[in-house]
Amino acid sequence: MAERYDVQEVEARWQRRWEQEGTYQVDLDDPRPPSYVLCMYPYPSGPAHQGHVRNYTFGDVLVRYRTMKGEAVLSPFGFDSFGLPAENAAIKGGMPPRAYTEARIAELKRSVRRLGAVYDWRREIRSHDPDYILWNQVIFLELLKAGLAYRAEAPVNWCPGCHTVLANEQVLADGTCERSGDVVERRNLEQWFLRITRYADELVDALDGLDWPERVKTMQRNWIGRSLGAQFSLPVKNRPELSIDVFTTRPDTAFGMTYAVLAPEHPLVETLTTPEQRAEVEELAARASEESDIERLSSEGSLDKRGAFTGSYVVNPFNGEPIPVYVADYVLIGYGTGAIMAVPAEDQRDYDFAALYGLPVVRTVEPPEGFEGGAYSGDGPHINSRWLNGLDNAAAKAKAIEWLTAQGIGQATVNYRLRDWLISRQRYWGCPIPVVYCPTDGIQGVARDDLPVLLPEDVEFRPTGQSPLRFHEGFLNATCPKCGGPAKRETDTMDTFVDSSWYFLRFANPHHEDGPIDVAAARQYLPVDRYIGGITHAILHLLYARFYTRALGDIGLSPPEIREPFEQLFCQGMIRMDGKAMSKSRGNVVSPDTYFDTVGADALRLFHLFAGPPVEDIDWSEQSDEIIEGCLRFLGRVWRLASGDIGGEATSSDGSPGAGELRREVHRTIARVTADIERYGFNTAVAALMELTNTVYRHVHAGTDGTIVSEAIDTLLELLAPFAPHLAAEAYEHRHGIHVHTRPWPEADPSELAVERTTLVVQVNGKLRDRIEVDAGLGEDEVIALALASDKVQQLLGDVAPRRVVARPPSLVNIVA
RNA sequence: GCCCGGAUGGCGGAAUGGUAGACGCGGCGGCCUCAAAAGCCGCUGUCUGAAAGGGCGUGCGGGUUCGAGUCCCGCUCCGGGCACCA
Repeated sequence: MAERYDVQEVEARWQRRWEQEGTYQVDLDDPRPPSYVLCMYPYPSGPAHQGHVRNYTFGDVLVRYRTMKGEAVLSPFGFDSFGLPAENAAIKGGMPPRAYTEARIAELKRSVRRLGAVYDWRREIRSHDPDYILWNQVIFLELLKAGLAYRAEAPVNWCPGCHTVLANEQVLADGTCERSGDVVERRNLEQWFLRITRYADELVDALDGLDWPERVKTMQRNWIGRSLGAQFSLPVKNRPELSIDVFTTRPDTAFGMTYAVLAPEHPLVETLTTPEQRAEVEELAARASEESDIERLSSEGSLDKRGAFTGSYVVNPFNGEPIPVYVADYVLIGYGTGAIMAVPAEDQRDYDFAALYGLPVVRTVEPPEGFEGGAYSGDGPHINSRWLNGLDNAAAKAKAIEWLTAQGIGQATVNYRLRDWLISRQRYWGCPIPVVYCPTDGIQGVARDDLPVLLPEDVEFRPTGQSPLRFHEGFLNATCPKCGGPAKRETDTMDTFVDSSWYFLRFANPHHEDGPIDVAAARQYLPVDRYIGGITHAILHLLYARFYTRALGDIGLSPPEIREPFEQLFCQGMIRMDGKAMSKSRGNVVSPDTYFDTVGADALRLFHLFAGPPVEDIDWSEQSDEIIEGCLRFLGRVWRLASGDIGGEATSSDGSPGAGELRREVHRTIARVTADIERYGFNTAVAALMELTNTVYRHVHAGTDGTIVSEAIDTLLELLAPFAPHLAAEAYEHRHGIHVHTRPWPEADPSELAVERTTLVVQVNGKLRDRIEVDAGLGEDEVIALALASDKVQQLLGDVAPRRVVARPPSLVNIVA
């Protein structure tokens, strides 16, 4: 059997077998306990890159491990196949989007198969398939019925590069498009929104219970940005019919309010600006509207010329004092009420503004002794605040809100940074929004029988960037489902994040015909036990999916008790090269296919598993190829062991001294590898397997009992099966004619884990001075006696009696002299 | 500015408060071979020493402890997130 290992032949053969034998197919009547391991479904951009390989290798280890553990592991795969690149390719004169996308899917699928990652391909989902479009549209119409989808005019983000509007989540902090890098413009447009804000509280509260990386949870918390405060009105002086509503998180500081500020876009600006101030205010408003978000949001630069007095005054209801009303661009129309009470003493922005415009500063919270600087936003006793004096921040806040409520001028209010999710995209290659506009009946959802609304294929892509749907007569002209008269079809398509917000629910039964989600199947497999993907989706996809899961449950399309889609989330580190992310545009990709053709999938998998902790980023360097060679060398060592190529002269029999030691090492490795897999410690799991391999080699050379060696090799192959599945399967089949991936996961025998002999470390004053091989069962007195008797200790101590001896039997004694 | 994460040999990295550097890469040496490759075996933190041994050593400075890479306080540097959100 000591034959050469033909990587290409063996890997291809096992990949076929796993699929043909349905090793990783699960069904609804599967008697094994269900579990669900999922990697984020990819946008198909061609053959897999190293990031995919890393992702799918991690997922595959878990799928194979849990299968050997006896679970029915749902392991589906799909493609997030709508999206801009396909359409851009068409505009550049390439293939039509469908053909282009399907060609990319075929390429990606091929490399995923060559990686040896196993999926139940019967469940494949592609978001551009008519079936998926149908259910996407059904869901949309149900959301519309439930009031969770609506159309409204709002200031939106327009990306000139992508020729479409974007969700807030798709605009980076510097005001550029996350996809194209263009500076995003603000436009007032009528668009479709999903009411994610209705779930804001639940989305933020439920984060606490999730087994997710803390930083992802923090990012979501920040994004939702819940703040608790109060809203109340400031009556305009001498104009009893007018008042300004303001939102504040610090109603306790209201006695220090020395002016009020309106956002330049605030509707009352026009009314409140006096003729003398008009020119100045209008100039400011004009400049603010022209400025990009980058400039507008920048905290850099002076506040000079960024504010203007309206000429009007409002009355501070707390003390009856009149205060001036300003307009300033640092107040945003989209947050709170678009107007604020300004308290310079306790808010740094207000302080800076006040300093510039010569406005008074009245402290209402006593700063601590020696406090220097402008605004003090910390806690402290209230001053200059009449009936709030002496109270701390929290008590004063509660009392202020109570007073506002009693006066009937305000109440406690919660504000969120989170906005509703804008899903309209002015692009072709996406799921059509299934509504028509009727001159008599207005917005009408397309009738169920007319779904799905599919994309016409006889379209012309224009370099203007305008969606071809807008010029396609056959698509545009529809009939109103209510009156039967002519109507115009919606030409916008959905954000592709809509597609990815529920695919994991569909996977439970992707062929279900009575609705988007098979409720019973979803109950069986969801939530996803292990969700694996990149940190890049920390907000976008992962927040939308949490929202959708809840919304679908609440409108009766999915099990309402499933609130969270992903019980545990694991975010793998990125692969970098020269400090930058590997990407096609940077031209620094190292194609996995090259490795499949040479060293094989197992060696590349091992590299990704072994190179470092899965959460950390890894650098692809010159050393990477050498490490891959090392992984290949390790696989060769295992293969030669398993095929009986080395040693072989099993000299001693059962009683050989090495046998017990080897067996203990095997069980120790079982325990280590199992624990490491559970905590995503794949790098140390592989290291443990390498150690065991080295140990077995030593025992073979030492002539340890062949039966024990053989057992050790079998266990080694079983433990290796999730990591290097092809080689493990091939070797195991050669030895036993059994498919290793159908074997139960080995269990560590606790009695084998108990060691008999151990090394007693002897320290003097905390420094290592001697090591003594001892019986592991020794007690405190015995190890101390041994330690004190040590020659080295005797020499060091001389005549001095130890002042203290600390013993941790059986492994350590520290003598304090 | 605020909030996280990190810093360990030539390199990637291991280490429930208890032998720092597992495992691997690279390097050095040996065996095998006509030779090479492959393979197998061994050495490899640093200084000192012929050796035995000893000194030093986990970004920097303090502290807690019998004992600190690990815990606490104060810094430096790197990476990431948030940042006019009232």
